[in-house]
Amino acid sequence: MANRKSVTLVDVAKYAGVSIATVSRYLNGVRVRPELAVKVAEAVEKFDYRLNPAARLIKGQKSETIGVILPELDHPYFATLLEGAAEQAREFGQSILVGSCHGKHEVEEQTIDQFAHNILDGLIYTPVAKSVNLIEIEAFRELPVVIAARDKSVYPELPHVYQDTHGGGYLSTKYLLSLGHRKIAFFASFWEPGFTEMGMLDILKTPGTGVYSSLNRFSGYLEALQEFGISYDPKLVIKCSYGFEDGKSAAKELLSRMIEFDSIVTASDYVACGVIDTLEAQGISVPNDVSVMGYGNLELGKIIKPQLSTIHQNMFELGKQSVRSLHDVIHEKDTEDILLDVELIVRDSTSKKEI
Amino acid sequence: MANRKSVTLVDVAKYAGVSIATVSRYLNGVRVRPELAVKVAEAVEKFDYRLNPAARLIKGQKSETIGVILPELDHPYFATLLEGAAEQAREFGQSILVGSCHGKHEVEEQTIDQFAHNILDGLIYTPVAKSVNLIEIEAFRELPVVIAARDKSVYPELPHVYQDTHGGGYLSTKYLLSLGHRKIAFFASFWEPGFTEMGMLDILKTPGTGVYSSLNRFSGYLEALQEFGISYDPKLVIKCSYGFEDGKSAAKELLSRMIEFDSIVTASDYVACGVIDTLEAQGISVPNDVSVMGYGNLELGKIIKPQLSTIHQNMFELGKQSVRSLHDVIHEKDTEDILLDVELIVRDSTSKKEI
DNA sequence: TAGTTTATAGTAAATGTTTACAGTTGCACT
DNA sequence: AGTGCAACTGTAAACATTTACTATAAACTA
Repeated sequence: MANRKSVTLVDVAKYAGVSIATVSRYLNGVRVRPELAVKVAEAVEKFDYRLNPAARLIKGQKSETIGVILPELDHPYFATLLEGAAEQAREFGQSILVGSCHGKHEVEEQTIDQFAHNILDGLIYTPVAKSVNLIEIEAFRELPVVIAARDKSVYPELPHVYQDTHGGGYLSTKYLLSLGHRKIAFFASFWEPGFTEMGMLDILKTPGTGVYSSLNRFSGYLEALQEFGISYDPKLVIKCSYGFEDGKSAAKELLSRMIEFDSIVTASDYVACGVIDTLEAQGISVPNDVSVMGYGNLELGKIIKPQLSTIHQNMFELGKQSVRSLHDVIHEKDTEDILLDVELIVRDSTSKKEI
Repeated sequence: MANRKSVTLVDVAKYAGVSIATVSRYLNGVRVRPELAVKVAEAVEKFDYRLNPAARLIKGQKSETIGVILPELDHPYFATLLEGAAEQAREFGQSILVGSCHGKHEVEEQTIDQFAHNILDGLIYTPVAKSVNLIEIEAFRELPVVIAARDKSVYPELPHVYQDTHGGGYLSTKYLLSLGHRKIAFFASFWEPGFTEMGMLDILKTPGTGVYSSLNRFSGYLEALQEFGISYDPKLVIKCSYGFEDGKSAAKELLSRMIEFDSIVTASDYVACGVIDTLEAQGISVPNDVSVMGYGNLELGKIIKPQLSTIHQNMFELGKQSVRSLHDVIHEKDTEDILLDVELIVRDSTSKKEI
C-alpha cells in the first residue's frame, strides 16, 4: 500500500480501533495487549506506516544521525575511514551526515557551525592537519564529539580515536636499523629550517608543532635510533608534505645536501612513490642502493614497482571504532581514548644493507 | 552567550518584546518593521538562537538535506564524486546524508529504505553496478531522485547524470587506431563466453547486459573499429572486472589464447596496471610491444611507470552536477539528463605501432 | 467476596515551529 | 477630517509525535 502524503498515527489508530498512544507504544516497543498488537500491526502494514522522524525529534528523541566531518573525502585515508564509519553506523541503525572541509579552514568552521545546529546525536571530527590555531567550538559543549585520526594533543579534553603514529615511526626506523641501515633520512611535514640547530627536546616543545601527528612519528624515529645507539643527525631530516610531488622535491633536496644516506622514512605512500621516482631517475636503485619506507599502506603500494614496504594503519577500523566510541559518549558510558596499533608491512622497497 | 538546552522562539520574542510570529518571520526573511528587526536581531544574538530544525520539519518545510547512496565510499571514483557533491551541496546550503552499500545488494535495499523514510529533500543514487535485478523502489515515487554515474538504461524514467562511456570507448579505440594499431583487445566486465559466437547486435540486445555502462564502452569500441574498416574479432574480447588482480588474470587469459594483439582497451586504470604488470613479467614491454589504455584517470596513473594513457572522467564535476540536477528536481524545474564529456589523456602506456 | 495489586489503555498536554486570519497602524488622498 | 489602502503584527490553530496521568479491567490475596 502506498505511503501517501501523510498517513499519521491518527489514521493508523483509527483503522486499528485503538488510541494513538497505543500505536505509538507499539511502534516504540512498549508492551501492548497481544490482540491489540495484532490489529496495530495490520494497520501499520496496510498503510506502510512509519513514524514521522521530525515529529519525534521535536519531543527531544534521538535523531539516530551522527555527523562526520573530514578534511577531504577523496583521499584514500579519509574515504576508508568514512566507509568504516558508515558500516558501524549502519549496524547501530544510525545515519551519517557527512561534511568535507576541502582542506580549507573557513569551510571547516562553517561546516561545523552548520552541523552543530543540526539535529545530530553526535559528531566525529577530524580537524584539518594544518589547524595550528584550533577552532574554538561552541557546539562542543553541547554535542557529544569524538576526535578521529588525530593525536591526543589536538583537543585534550575530548575523547580521541587515533593511530599509534609514534609506533609507526618507531617500527619503520627499527626495521631499517635491523636491516643494517645507519644513515636513515626522515621526511617530516612539521620540520622547519630552524630545527636543524635545535636539540630534539626543544623541537618537541616548540609551540605549534604539537598539533602534527607527524611529530610523534618523529619521536618514534628518535626512540629507535637511540635504542640502537645511533646519534640523530638533523641534516638527515627534510621538510616534506604528503603528496607525490612533495616526495619528489624532498628527495631532490636530500640529494642536493650531498650527505650520505642509505634509507628514508616517509610519512605517506605517495611520498615514498615520489622519492622512488626521483631516486631512480638519478640512477639510484630502490631498494638496492637506498631503502624507502612508505606510510599508510595504500592500494597503490601493491601496484607500483618496487612494491612498497610500509606501515599499515587500519583506517576502516578507525572509522568503525570512532562510531563506537561516539555511541558510548552519546549513551553516557564513559569512553576511553583508543589508540590503534599499526603494523609493519614488508615488501620490496626495502632490503638488507649491502656492505 | 551559550546556546542553552532550549531557547525557543518564545524566549526570543519575550526578550525582544514582540510576538513569536514576528521572530519567526524575521528569521525566515519576511519583512518586519526595522525597529522591531533590530530588537529581534539583538535578542537572537544574545541567545545565539537558531530555529529548531525538527520543529520546522514537522510543518513540512524542506530539510535542506539530501541523501547520497553509493556502492562504496572508498573507491576513488565514488570518493571524488562525493567530494564534488559535498562542495555543491555546501554552496546550496544543503547537508548530505551519505550511505554506502559495501557493494552488497541487501545493504543497498536496506539503506535506501532507511533513507527514503528519513527527512530528505531528495536522493542521489548510484546503484551497485551488478544490479541486474533492479530494486523496485517504492520511495522513488515520493522522493526526488537523480541517478548518478550510471547509464540511462538503469532507471529510464528518472533523470540521470552520467559520463559518456560510449565516447570513452570510442576515443580510446580511435586513438589506438590512429597510432597504427589494428589488433585491439577489449576487456569488458559484461562479457560472457557465449557472446563469442554472437553477432554484436545480438549482444547489445541480450537482456541483462543493458545495465552495464561497460556495454556502451564496447559499442564505442565497435564504432571506432568500423570507422577504420576493421572487422571486430570476438577472440580479442576478454571478460574482466575492475580491479588490479582482475587485470592481471585477464591479461594472462589473453596471452593464453595465442592470438596476436598489439594493444588493449581496459575499463579501469587498476586493470591497466594489472595488465602492464603481467605483460612486463612475460617480457612484453609496454608501450613498445603492446599499448595499454587505462580508464578513469586515477592519481595512480601518474605515479606508475609507464604513466598511464587513459580516459579522464570528471567525477568531481559529476558529483556537483548531480546535486545541481537534484536541486532542480526538488524545485520542480524540469531537469534534463546530463551527459558529461570524457577526455583522452595521452601519457606513456601507449605508442606508435612499430612496423 | 471484597480489597489490593498489576497490567495495560486512553486522554490530553506538551514539544517548537509556521502561517491563515484578523486586527492595527500610519499614510496618502479627497 | 474621513476614507481607503498598504504594510505590518499578533493570536491561535495546526503539524505528528511522546508521555504523565488517570481510568479500567483482570488477577491475586486474604
